[in-house]
Amino acid sequence: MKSSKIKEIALKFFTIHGYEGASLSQIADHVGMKKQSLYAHFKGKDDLFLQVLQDAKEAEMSSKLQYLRKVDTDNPKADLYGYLQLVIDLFQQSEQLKFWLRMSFFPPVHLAAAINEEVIDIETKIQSVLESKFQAWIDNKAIMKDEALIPTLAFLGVVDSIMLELVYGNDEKRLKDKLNASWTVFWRGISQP
Amino acid sequence: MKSSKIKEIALKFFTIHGYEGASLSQIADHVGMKKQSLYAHFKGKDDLFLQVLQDAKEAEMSSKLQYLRKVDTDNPKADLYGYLQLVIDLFQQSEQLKFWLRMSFFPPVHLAAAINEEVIDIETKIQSVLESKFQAWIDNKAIMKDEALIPTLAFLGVVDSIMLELVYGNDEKRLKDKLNASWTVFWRGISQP
DNA sequence: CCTATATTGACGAACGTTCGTCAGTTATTT
DNA sequence: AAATAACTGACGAACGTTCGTCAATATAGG
Repeated sequence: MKSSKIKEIALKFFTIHGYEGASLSQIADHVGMKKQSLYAHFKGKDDLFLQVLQDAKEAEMSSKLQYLRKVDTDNPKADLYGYLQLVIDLFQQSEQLKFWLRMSFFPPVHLAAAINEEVIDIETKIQSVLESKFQAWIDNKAIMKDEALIPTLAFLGVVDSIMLELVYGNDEKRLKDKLNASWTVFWRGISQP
Repeated sequence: MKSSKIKEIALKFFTIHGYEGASLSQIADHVGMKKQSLYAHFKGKDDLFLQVLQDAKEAEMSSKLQYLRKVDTDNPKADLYGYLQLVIDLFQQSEQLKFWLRMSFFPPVHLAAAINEEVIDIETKIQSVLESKFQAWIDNKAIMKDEALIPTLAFLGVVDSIMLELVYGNDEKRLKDKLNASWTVFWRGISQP
């Protein structure tokens, strides 16, 4: 399918240059066609962008939810660390997560409302699943007794900080160090003494 | 000084729309002049941008270093939490930190090298000062014994996650919750048991 | 099976608009 | 009078978008 190829290239350009900085002629060039031909597949720049956004959202959400579905109530340490690894893998094997991160925090103004809706949607879903997992671990005495919201939000904070490090990107060692540091302190902070 | 006014407006537009999305005519409009008149104060768009960047860098660095200079070896809990509060205050009382964050992670490509140099500079300076503080707290047995790099990077991770929450912006309660959660777990993870 | 008819995808050309920039001129200030 | 800062006017280049057209493919009826 040709429109998949277009979206793939467009994803790269939107990620690197932002919405305003990505031009249809550049995208078309890399696809191997003229910018006018893009209009046979998409109504316009906004339409292309929003479809790329939808794809990225669905990819991220399904990956994360699929992982969380396999998480049981016994191994919080391995499962949480595995989630961080999943995020790192997703980031490095596709541009979709970086695109998603950029657009959720620095959206093009005229599409901010539509984007925000999707961000809220994915965020509440992930948080709610995660919070119930933490509650189960707490009930199971696998981690320290606490309000489930506390470790949930703290963990999401760790995820965010790791993603920022991934965006920054050009220092593999620093990523390992930061992951190790954040994870060590986080786990100490929620595990049974 | 009129060029300060221009930079102030430009900061807002660069922050909201990014480098490519911010136009000189819009900036000039809000200043109250024609875009061509901007050239009496700046060589061009790049020059304006880089001066705004310099100002933002110096403001952030001096604020943070000034705060850290007053930190002694006795009260890690209050001083670290105060640092997080400082970041929040900086974010809310000026756009410079948000601008800085956007440009360090999603720079305009043709200025990425120059921006990255500044980012590296400020980051290594802050980290080095912070690490020596953590070392002093460890020596002083004010926090758990550990390699100083671990709590340092973990703390910088907390700072990053709080800043992301600030960028996201439109939920004061969520900010308080996330700050509380991240801080609680972080402090548990580095304090003496 | 063959022909007529839609449908699709890509194209060159052009649209109006905006972009950043430069040159020359007027106005303001010291 | 000299200098600084704002103005007007114009520039080529690029932007997203629309148009009419042409080739290739898929669909239809006799």
